[in-house]
Amino acid sequence: MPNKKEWPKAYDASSVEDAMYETWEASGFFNPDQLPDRNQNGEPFCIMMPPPNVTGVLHLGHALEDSLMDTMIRFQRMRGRKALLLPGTDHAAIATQAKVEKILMEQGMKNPRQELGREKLVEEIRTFAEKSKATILSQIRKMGTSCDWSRLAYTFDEARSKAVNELFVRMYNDGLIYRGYRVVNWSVKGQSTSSDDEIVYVERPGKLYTFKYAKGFPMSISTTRPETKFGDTAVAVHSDDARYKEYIGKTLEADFCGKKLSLKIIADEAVDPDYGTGALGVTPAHSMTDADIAERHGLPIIPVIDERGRMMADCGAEFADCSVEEAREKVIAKLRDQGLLEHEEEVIQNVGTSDRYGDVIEVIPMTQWWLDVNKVIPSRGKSLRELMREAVTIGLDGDSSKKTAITPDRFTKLYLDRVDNLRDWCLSRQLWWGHRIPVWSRGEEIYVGTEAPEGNGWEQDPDTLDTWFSSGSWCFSTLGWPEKTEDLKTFHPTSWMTMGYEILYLWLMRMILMSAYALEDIPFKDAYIHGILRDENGRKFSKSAGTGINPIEVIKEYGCDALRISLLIGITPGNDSRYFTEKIESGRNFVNKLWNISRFILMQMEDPEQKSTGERTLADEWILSRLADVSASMTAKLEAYQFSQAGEALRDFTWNDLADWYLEIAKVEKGKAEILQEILLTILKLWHPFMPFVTEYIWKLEGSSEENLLMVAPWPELVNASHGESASFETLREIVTTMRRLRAENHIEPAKAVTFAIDAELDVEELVGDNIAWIKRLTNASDVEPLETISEDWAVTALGNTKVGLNVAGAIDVEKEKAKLHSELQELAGYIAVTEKKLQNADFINKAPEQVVATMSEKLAEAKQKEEALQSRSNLLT
RNA sequence: GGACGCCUAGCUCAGCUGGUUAGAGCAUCUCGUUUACACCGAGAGGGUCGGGGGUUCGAAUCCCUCGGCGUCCACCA
Repeated sequence: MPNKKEWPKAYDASSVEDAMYETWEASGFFNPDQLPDRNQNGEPFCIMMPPPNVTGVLHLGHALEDSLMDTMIRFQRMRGRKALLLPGTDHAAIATQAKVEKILMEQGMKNPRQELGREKLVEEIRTFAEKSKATILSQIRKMGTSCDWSRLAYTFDEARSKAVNELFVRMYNDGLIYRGYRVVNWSVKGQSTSSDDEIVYVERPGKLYTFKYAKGFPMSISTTRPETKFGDTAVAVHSDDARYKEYIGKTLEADFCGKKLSLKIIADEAVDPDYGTGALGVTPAHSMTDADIAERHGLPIIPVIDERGRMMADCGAEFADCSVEEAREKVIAKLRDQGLLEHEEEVIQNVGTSDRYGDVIEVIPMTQWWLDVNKVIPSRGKSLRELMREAVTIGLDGDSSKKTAITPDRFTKLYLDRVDNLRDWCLSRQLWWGHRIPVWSRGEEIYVGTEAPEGNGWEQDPDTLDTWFSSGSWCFSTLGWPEKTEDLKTFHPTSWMTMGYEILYLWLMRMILMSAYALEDIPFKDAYIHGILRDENGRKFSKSAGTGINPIEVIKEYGCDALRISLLIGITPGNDSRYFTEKIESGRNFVNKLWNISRFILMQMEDPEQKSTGERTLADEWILSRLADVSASMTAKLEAYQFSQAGEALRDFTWNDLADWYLEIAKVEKGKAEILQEILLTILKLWHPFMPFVTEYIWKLEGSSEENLLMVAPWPELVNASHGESASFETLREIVTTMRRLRAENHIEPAKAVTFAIDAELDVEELVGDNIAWIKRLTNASDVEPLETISEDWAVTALGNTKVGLNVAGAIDVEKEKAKLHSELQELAGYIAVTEKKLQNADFINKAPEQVVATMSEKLAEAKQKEEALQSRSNLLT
């Protein structure tokens, strides 16, 4: 333990943090089962860490999320909860495979899948993932995250794989999972399906062509994808459209660029009669909306584009094997030659692209595994969609204790809109990095089970599951499901979850779906949605643009606490925030301020003069009452997830009230060792969730509770025992500020001792009393006397009904003083006029609450007194 | 096309269910090395709360409308 006076003047985070984290970890308190009895007996509180993808390293967005989670879990731990923050990572199937394939191709490989084969490529990916995972886990430690490493999970580890298989099998047995031939989003480059949520729409110029399928065809159609028209099986029109009414129900034949089409004319409300020709060529195989129409009308699906993104043979020799772009040009040329092309128009179209592989998504029909969101679950009597709805509205099965609250609430509506528009979920991916689908086949036989079947000749489905299938089960697979574990009983549903709004659809919905299905419960009681952390220009941080920032670099320079506090202060739920170096600096400055406050207090405690007398001064009563208020408001704000407001309130107290006022007073009044210690210990506790390292370190140096770490110290529950002393103190504080202002305005150097005076009409003696010593010190006054006469020797101002004077001994600039008084008086007059008018308004008097009227009357009286004081001063100067 | 968010001091943002003369941090200006801290202290300036209407005794806050910025969804083919 260093001598307190030898503490460095500036806090050096880098020499503290790593060792401190080791101390915490060694204490076992990260593990709820090893917490002190107080917590063991407390109510469980559990947060599942959103598992970062093992595709790279953590960025500042993760740092924000970690700060939120850790602040919450430390707060709850100190409050005596049996607190668990469970860490983990996500194998991120498609993202990781795409990333590794990209790296391999950059290294010169043409087709990694072909060249390496399944086993070797998976091995490459695993190596990459493990390396990335190790980096991520060390970053999480650097952030000070107090998570239970003994429960570390990975979406692709054995236990989680078991849960995934179990879920699949149960859903299959319930008839929710089926194999079906339907249109999917297909990435040609990735050679895999993609979920609706992983498509990024990009605006790009395209052409809208209007033409007839063939000569003599009764109607024209418009499309940006003429090459797909080989697959048309119908023309849809609106039922009210007079132009086409006579054709509805008929089937027309057409020779489209050499291929015979049989087109049924159907009426569908989805068709907008005012768009284009009002007739829509329906291509069930290569358009999502057309597939929906086709399903409604029982139309056949005729694919014309294959998995390589090339035209199929039955489009004719001329087109077979062409890429879609080539085919498009050829079709248009042909239509033009035949005089069928009527119109070309430049349009901006929204094209879906794969967010992982980057290529344009083709819609093609394939046989895949699907999760039915509409089918009634036999044992539940309702569908997954209904359960997803209930979970955020009335609670599952109407049980309000099984309801997830989303903060801020507006995201509930977005969620529900999406639930209503949900399609069946395509589960299978033609990737190798991921959970293999637990289905085996042998000839015509099919076996679905958690383990491979007995016997020879069985072959497992080569496809893997969508990565969100495993992350959807995160909240319970991490607790040991499907085993009926103690953890599951204790911690599920989890208490709180945080995530960015960008994965609301991807993840939150699926977690709710999975928990509702597997456990008949919600995954968490509260979801706190945070915004995206952007760069200083409001742009997204981007790794490819090189604007990404590694939190470790920031921590190295400023310390983890500085990073945490600056990420948390200034944010509001669901809204984006910006990252500025200035914010981190001001965080660092505050950490240092706290360090020096502590250093000062500890020095004072060694000072014999500070030995407690047992008596309390006005300042003591004030600061203790403020401390109680602030600690209560911290509790309330953290309970309401108002991280920023909690931090700001405590910072105001620490810096303004404590450091700038009370500690300065303590230099004069003395006898404060006990109170100073109480305050220090309390603010260390209150700050700990936000700034765990520096607070724990000071706690240790302070040394009064050596047997316990601050991280498990009880959260302050203070009661404000003041009897209105605070108001008197606030008055004195304002008087001191006013005195300082007079000094500054009159350009009297701080070093020069002066005489101040306070309005004699007040009982100055009673007000000031014993406080005279610190008032003199804080204003550097040699004397404070009653203000008897306002002679020209005095610069005077008024504070409410109190006049405050500074003896400038004739050195007053009369003209300047008059000008200043004049402007002050003018401002006052305006206020008085407005307020008087309000108070004369009968409606106001009658309708406004008494309290409001009373306050306003008081304010008016004060303003009038102030006006009088200033006026008399002004008169004197004339 | 639909939905949502934002527009408050030079900058970044707080301001909950309407009620003191609208706040903070940073920046700016003036002064200051008083031994906890210059990663500091004292003081000051700075806003008709995007425009316009309305409701109300009272609106940054509620309603309508217009404008700008942003995001998500749907894709009219």
